[in-house]
Amino acid sequence: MTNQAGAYHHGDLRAALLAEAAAMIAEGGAASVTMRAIGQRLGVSRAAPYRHFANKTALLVAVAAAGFDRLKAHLQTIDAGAPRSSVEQLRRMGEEYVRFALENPAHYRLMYGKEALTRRDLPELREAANAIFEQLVAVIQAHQRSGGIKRQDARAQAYVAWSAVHGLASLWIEGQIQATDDIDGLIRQTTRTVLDGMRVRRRRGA
Amino acid sequence: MTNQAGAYHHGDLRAALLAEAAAMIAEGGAASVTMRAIGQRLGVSRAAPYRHFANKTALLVAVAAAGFDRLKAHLQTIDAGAPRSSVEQLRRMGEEYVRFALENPAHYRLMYGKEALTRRDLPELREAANAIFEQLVAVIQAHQRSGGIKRQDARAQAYVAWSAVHGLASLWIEGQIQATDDIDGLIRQTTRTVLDGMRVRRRRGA
DNA sequence: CGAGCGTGTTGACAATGTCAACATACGCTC
DNA sequence: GAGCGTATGTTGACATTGTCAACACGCTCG
Repeated sequence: MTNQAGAYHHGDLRAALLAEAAAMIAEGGAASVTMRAIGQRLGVSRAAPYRHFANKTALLVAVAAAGFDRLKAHLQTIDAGAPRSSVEQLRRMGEEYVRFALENPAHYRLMYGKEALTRRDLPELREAANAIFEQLVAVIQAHQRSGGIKRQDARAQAYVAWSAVHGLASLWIEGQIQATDDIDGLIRQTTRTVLDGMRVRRRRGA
Repeated sequence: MTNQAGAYHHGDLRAALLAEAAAMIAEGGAASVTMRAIGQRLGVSRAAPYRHFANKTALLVAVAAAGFDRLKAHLQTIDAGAPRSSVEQLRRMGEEYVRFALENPAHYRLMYGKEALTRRDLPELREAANAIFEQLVAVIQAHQRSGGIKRQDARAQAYVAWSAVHGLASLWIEGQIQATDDIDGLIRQTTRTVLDGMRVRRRRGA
């Protein structure tokens, strides 16, 4: 029942499948992942993966869920290492969110593209995404208390912020944003604009 | 060479294919579109579509492009029928954008999900999307002149706005937004927040 | 040592995209 | 109106792929 070092051929096939699938996705997109190919690359037969995942969708869902976990961890490092008082923290989180997506385009696409994963509900995925969302909600609530952000429904505000960064990431990944444009500047402007819209106005409340 | 009324079996198969594919997408998602099924539904053989589209991807791209055209037309009606002076026009455009997406979820997903369409460049699609984008840029520029919106790079601002509405639509379509939430309110809040962030501040410029 | 289960393997099948060879019909020229 | 050529369809065939069933192997437990 090894699981440690000498995984592979015999050993921890399940983990190897996840890793290999992720690698293939990074290389050639989710479409390039075929049960046969993944088996071949790992030196097992085409049906071997079925001992660990009910079907291809299940495998991809697991890979996507792992992506959400990575993203969550990535964001948590920001959450920890920033001045809790300033809204700048929130901005940085948004920035890092987009950066993660741009660095793992195919994986990010898989995480959100239920189309490739049957249009079923996929509670596993929703839950993984939700964990990140709740984290965002918490940060927003903190800034509401400290007075940097309007005191409205924090969940709604979180959806707005999430929409902005997710939308930017998606548009970029799908090639809708001209490559010549300055993506870093665009990321900053996006996070800033949304935060400005969420900020408490000093004079004239709306 | 008919093209008018008595289209079908013989007649305007190309148009029939586009319509049928769109219908199938609306019913069962893009995944449910198969060359054989579409042929069957139209009473032609499986290979018939290949006389009009090089391959399945080409067909889907054409359907997606048609979707962009519909969306553009939809937005133009708003563009025309609103008070040009108020930023409210811009907000309404954003709202209608999201609404279109929510009303045509599978189609919208196809329009932006290049994954389903090979990860090739798809210039046809980019162009179609671009037409809408340029329209948005123009409206933003108009409001910059009238003083409602910060005078910055209008394209960048357009990307920010587009990101927000596209992100919201995507998250909703992919089921990431709890169905219990008030989507209409969320749409309003999203468009408002972003516009607030783009607006000229009366006192204290940032 | 033998039973049993976890893990892999091979064979087979159905669905699908796509091509090649073949059929047909409609428009245009004479 | 006859003949021909191109546009449009049809059928047969094949490769790829997901997936299942039947079978094989090997390690653990008694």
